[in-house]
Parts: sequence; C-alpha cells; structure tokens
Amino acid sequence: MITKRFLLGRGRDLLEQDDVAALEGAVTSVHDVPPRAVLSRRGEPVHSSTLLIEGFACRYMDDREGRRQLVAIHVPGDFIDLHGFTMRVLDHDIVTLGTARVATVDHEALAAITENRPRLTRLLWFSTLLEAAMHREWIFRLGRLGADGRVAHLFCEVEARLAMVGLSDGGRFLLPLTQSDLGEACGITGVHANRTLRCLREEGLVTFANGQAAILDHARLARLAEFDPIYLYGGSGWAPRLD
Amino acid sequence: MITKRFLLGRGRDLLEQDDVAALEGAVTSVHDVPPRAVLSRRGEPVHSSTLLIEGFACRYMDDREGRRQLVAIHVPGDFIDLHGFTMRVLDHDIVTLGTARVATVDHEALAAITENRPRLTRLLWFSTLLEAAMHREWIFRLGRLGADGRVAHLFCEVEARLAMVGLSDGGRFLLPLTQSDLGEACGITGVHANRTLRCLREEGLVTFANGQAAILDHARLARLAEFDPIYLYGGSGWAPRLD
DNA sequence: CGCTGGGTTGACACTCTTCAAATTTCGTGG
DNA sequence: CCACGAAATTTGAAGAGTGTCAACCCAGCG
Repeated sequence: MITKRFLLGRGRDLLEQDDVAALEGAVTSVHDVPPRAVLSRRGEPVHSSTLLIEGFACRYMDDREGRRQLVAIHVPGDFIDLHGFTMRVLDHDIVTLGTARVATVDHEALAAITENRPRLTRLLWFSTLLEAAMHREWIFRLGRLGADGRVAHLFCEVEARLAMVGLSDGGRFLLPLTQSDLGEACGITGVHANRTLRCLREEGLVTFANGQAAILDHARLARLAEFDPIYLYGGSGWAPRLD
Repeated sequence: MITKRFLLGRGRDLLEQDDVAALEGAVTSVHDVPPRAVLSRRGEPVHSSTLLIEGFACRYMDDREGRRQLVAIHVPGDFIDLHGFTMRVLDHDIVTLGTARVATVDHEALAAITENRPRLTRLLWFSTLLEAAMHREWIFRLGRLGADGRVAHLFCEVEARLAMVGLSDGGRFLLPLTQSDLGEACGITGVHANRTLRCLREEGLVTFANGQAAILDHARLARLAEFDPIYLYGGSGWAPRLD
C-alpha cells in the first residue's frame, strides 16, 4: 500500500478494491522532494502524472513581469497533474511548497486503465472535474470578494480539504505558505496579505504563522468568505455518478 | 446532421465518423431558447446535458448580496454542462445570453458511451479539461490584470474561440453581453466596464456596441491582455492524447 | 556574527467603487 | 409611424480599498 490517500481524498471512499490495486500498479516510483522544487513546467510535454502523498504543492502562472498567480493549491491525496495525461502539456508550472513525498504514475498505465476500467476512469474524470469546481470557486473569490474575503475563503477551502484526509486538527493545520504566496493565491500583494492577516487575527478569526494555520471562529470566517464546502463533494451532500 | 459543431469546436476535428454518429444518437431533442432563459440552476440534479448549437450562454455564481460573477462564457459548439454528467449537480447557474438553439443529450446515453467508447470518452473528458484550462486563465486574468487587461483578455479569448468555429469575421463577432455582463465577467462594476471600454476604444483596440464586437488591433490587444491562445488547443500547437 | 529572507509598518498614489443624474437605445402598444 | 417606458449607456464627483516604495525588525543559518 503505497499511499492511503487517492484522488483528492473525497474520491477515496468510492474506490473499490481492484481500483486501488490498479492505481497502485500504475505507480512507477515514489520519492521525496525538497521545498520549492519544480515538479513540472508549462509547455513541456509530460509522460507521467504526480500523486501527492505527503506535503503541499501549488500550480501557478506568471505574468509578463514575472508576477505569479497561483491557480491551485494541493494537499495530500491530490492527483496534482492528472489532466496532463489527456492534455499532454500543462499550461502552468507546478512547484512543491514544503518538502513533499510524491508518487509517479506513468501515462501508459493510465491509458490502460481508461481502456479497461470505465468506472475507475469515471472516477479519475470526476477528480479532474473537482479541480474545475475549485477553479470556479477561485474565480468567484477573486472576482467578487475583497482581500479579507479572499484570504478567508482560501483558509476555509484548505481546511475543508485537509479535514477530508484527516489532516486538520479541529481547525489547526499545516500550510507552508509565505505571506507573499498567500498574496499570489489571492490576487493581492504580499504587503496587503500581511495587513489582511492582521485584520483577521485581530477579529479573532484565524492565526497564521510559520506555516501553521488555525481557524478560530469557523462560522464567522465562512460567512466572511461566503464559503459553502458543498462544491468539494466532501461526503454528505453532493455525490458523483460513477455507473 | 443535427449540428455541425461539437465539443468546443477544437475537438471537432478529432471526432471520427462513428463518434459523431454516437453523439448525434445521444441527442434527444433540439429547441430554441429565448434570451436570458435559465438552462440550469445550482444545486438541482441534472439528468441531461446541453449542447449549444447556436447563440451564447454563460455560467455564473451569485454572492450573498446577489452580485453575479460569471465563471464561463459559452459559444456555439460548447458542451455547456457536460460536467453535470459526472458531477450530478451543478455548482452554478446557466443562462442564455441572446436567443440560442440547444440540443439536449441524455445522461443515460452518455453513460453508454463511457462504457463502450474509450476514445470518445477521452474526447469528452478532454472537453471538460479545456473548460478547466479556461478557468485557470480566468483566475490569472482576475488575479493579475487590471480592468483594461481583463476586458482585453476576455475579448481575445472569445474571439479566438469563435474563430475556431468560423464565427469571427476577421476580428468582428457577435457577443450579446451588456456592459454590466462584461463587468460581471471581469470582476469590475458595470460603470467601470463602461469607462474601460471607452479607453480601449480611444486606444483603437476594440469596439463594442449592441452585442457586436470588433478587435481593431489584435497584436496590441493581446499584449495588453497578456493573451496567448495556446491553452485553447486551437489546432496548431498543443494537442490532446486520445489513444 | 553578519547575511538573508520573511514579516511588519507608514506614507502616499492610484485604481476602482459608489452614488447620482443625464442621455441614449430599444421594444411595445397606440 | 410615433409615443412611451424600461433598460442600457454615459458621465461626474467623492470615497474606499489596494498598490507601491521604503524602512525597519526578527529569526534562522552559514
């Protein structure tokens, strides 16, 4: 058993015995990666996908001046670049945040799965659609919320996702981001991320220091963030169709 | 032949004869829809998906005060809510923009396709991944560009997509949005969308009136928007893996 | 022990929003 | 064909929210 977490956590419960075996059989190697290591670069053809076993990673795009916009944050269990299998190329870079442990899944093995296992294929498809749902939520976040709401929303989402894989201790969780990273995820500057965090702290909503986050008042934070976790398909609520 | 355009246009060339037949066989009905008609509503279980044959549609989410954020704009050929097949429920609303002609595809028929046609299934999957790529581009747009760049980017993207399905006449194309709609797609107010449009017009970049858009200086507009169409998989450049 | 990268704070400029009003366009019924 | 009302567009003025620049602090680490 290489990893206890597959498919963004949420899909895990839906995996059947032989699905897990098929996925594990597709893993060609497992290795540890240092912080800030580039896992994949925009435009380069990819021949394998990466399953994040431990640690965190993010995906981002740079603008012309090199300023970065995160488009996703990944937590353990995420199939970081599964879409690279069908897309053949990524439209963004991927980098680890803290140290991470990753499993490499060969695309040939994925191709075999899509030929022979319609149900598992659907589950993989669902996994990529869940990414798309998070993208939409990020669009909403950036388009309609102010800096405080954006940061709050990010904390809510990450906490909810970590909770699904047992990595949130009652609202306390690791999140190895700098304040600049946080800004790059929220479409604000690092300086303003700092001020926003101070506001949230003074309001008694969250604390965040040294890559350690804690949500102090989940209800008020979620209200500020206009956050409803249902789009994460976290168990109760919505469920995918697999048959 | 119900429709000449399938799968976001770009995937069209990749469809084989029997794929087209299978898709057409999955269509249960075709009908015309008036402007601003709700095609699907957030949270309601969906049992069919919608193929946009003619006209435009958009997907959006509302914040608490009812202010709207568009998360996608759809052009003819788009499989608007294909993700609803696997997700079972949509996390957003869908509404037509002008009058539209749509085909309804039953989910049972899609299920049969995923059981029996791995290649076509992969193509459908790819289609949803293309949506995700556009979502990422929108995240970048909202997070890193100012109002002028955001509007410019939207025009560039829509024009590129319409060109792929033969609906752009050298940079002139229909786009039945109000200025408020445009603002809701760009995370700005309608008033500011108006001022931004005036700037772009005075710069000789675009014109936009009565749902009719024209790109006057594509090179400068793309530069302002930091736009590179490669993520749309428009033919030359990147291509999906289907085998 | 000095360097370095992150965090913190202040002052000021600029972008965008808000509110309000005037103007134009469009659809509809007379 | 015109008149009318509703919706969309346009413009102005004032204010809130962020960005920018610069300085300083702090901890970890060579």
